[in-house]
Amino acid sequence: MDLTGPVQQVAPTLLGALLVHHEVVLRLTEAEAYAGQADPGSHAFRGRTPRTEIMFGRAGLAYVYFTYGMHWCMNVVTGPDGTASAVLLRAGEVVAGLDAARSRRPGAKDRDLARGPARLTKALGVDGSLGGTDLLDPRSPLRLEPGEPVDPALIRTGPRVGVAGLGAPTPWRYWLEDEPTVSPYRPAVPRRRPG
DNA sequence: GCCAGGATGTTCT
DNA sequence: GAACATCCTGGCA
Repeated sequence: MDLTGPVQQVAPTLLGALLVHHEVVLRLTEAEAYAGQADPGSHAFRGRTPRTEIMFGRAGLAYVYFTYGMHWCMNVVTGPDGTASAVLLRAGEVVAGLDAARSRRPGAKDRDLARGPARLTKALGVDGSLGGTDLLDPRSPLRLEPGEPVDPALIRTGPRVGVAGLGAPTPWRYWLEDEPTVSPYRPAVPRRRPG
């Protein structure tokens, strides 16, 4: 698994990959690119701070941050080292460890267990203490592994979710078509009345 | 099904 | 002091 290329090339390759945390295994179905200091939507845009320190590190590290006072979100650092690019893991399908994931998200339907970036970390049991984990180290409790290859025709792209400003023409968000686990918060499906 | 509003605390200005 | 890469609940249809 090579994460050292430009983030927009790496992001779609994460689709179908497996994210493993102890007994829970997730097949990634949705990811979002953040292109380092050049990207106004990226946490790294304003430069290096204690919080974003990890993003400036090596490709393959986990960047985990806390937001809205109650949610954790997880990124994979990518790109040439020092570019501070990362991919936000937005959604996945739980393929192993269902019992553990269900117990962390009581009441959620299976398809909703990891449907959204904060739900994903909760279902996996990931929090800030795992920030900086080397996801490519087979000995890490939290790691990334290759999955079954996905049909490239199923990969869709679109604008980012929840990020204000700049509707740049770059495709930022990647997901697998026909996957019920993809996050529902899509501006690409604007409420619009027929006629 | 859809939409509006509140929770809650870290980070940066 | 404001913003924030979100999610859940409760209202209405």
